[in-house]
Amino acid sequence: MAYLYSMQALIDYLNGFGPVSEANMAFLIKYIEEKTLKKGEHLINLGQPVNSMYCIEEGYVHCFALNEEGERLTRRIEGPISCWTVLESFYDLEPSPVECIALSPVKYFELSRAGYDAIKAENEELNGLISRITERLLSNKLIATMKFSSMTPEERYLDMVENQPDVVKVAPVQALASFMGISRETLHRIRRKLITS
Amino acid sequence: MAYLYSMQALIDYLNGFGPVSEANMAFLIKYIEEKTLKKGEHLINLGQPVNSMYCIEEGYVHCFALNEEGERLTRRIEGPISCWTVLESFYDLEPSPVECIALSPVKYFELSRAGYDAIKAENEELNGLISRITERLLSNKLIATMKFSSMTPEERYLDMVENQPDVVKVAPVQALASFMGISRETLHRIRRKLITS
DNA sequence: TTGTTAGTGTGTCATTTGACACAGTTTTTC
DNA sequence: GAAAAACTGTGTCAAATGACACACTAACAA
Repeated sequence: MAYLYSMQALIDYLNGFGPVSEANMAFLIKYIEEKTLKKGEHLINLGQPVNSMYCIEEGYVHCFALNEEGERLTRRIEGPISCWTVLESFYDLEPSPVECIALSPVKYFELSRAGYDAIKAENEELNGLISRITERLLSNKLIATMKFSSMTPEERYLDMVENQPDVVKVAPVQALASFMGISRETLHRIRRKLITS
Repeated sequence: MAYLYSMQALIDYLNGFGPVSEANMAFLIKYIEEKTLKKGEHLINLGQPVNSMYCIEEGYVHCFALNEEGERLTRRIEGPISCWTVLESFYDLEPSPVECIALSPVKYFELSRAGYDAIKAENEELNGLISRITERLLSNKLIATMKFSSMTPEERYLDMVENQPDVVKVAPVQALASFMGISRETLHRIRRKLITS
């Protein structure tokens, strides 16, 4: 079966989680929509429930909460290609504590909760696939987060340069610093030190 | 069906994740062993693969990695009653990067990987239960970890006093400080400040 | 274009934190 | 029960960090 080139990238990504029959993959794909955002547009609005999972195909989005002073606390900066959602909202049907804005023109895939449930209910193979994907993504994120939290700011920066060089390049300094849990001045000091040394 | 009083606590805990027939619960229970540790004994040894999930029934265990200087970096302090394992090792069949020692006499439940797989394979209801438990525990831990990492040391301490008062009481100061990502001196300063103010 | 806004680079200074030192206490071991 | 080991409380000091200030640049809208 032939798909859009872009859809093929998603299929390859999903196949990486284990074998799926062509028929099942075709069933799954039916529930996935391809959408776009212009720079600055919202993917997720603060206070609204998040009823979808997302997979960025092109471009980057910035997810952040706001503290009492209205400053942006970066939760994630997402680019190609990984599935994610706002856990607290998706699992508990709660209003989203974060908003999410396109940092650049974005193409993305969206799977609604209805689609997610339909795929899980369709048959054993698809249910297993969804479970494996969910568990794998959650555990990877958890392992990465715990590792991250045990590192110094400089180690965190070097880790990001190593593992997410594109994010380091495209993200605004303020957003990147907030994501790393430090002030933008400290991020600047780290960069200065690494350049001169 | 009647179980040991202690086993009943586990059953109640598992039932909290959704409805399970008595027959299925009985099937599940068959794979769970109840074991004990004396204070100071290892539950998990460094470098050995972790092939079980655990659920502490009584007492506390201390899980930690060692840094280059041989200092203990606390990963978790577990008490009653929640399921957990060493993710990196259990999912990827890798040697455990952490060891785990009883802080006090411990009673715990153990589910081997073979049992875990057998339960998932038995039928739809049990497979769904295991998936729900896994996803719920992973996402809760992830949400807690991300929340934790965005807090100041003092906020982290107050959060622990609020949500895990027993852990704050029983854990050695060094282990607790390491878990919070600060030095034991800083933890001491926080406590002193909170007492006097 | 021009003005406005948001974002960035960089210096100073106060605060927080970690590293170290050492005495006192508790726990373990023989 | 005595010695050893591990842990805890607390002080000093240096290093790291955040807060603030301000000039400079880039992005955007009228």
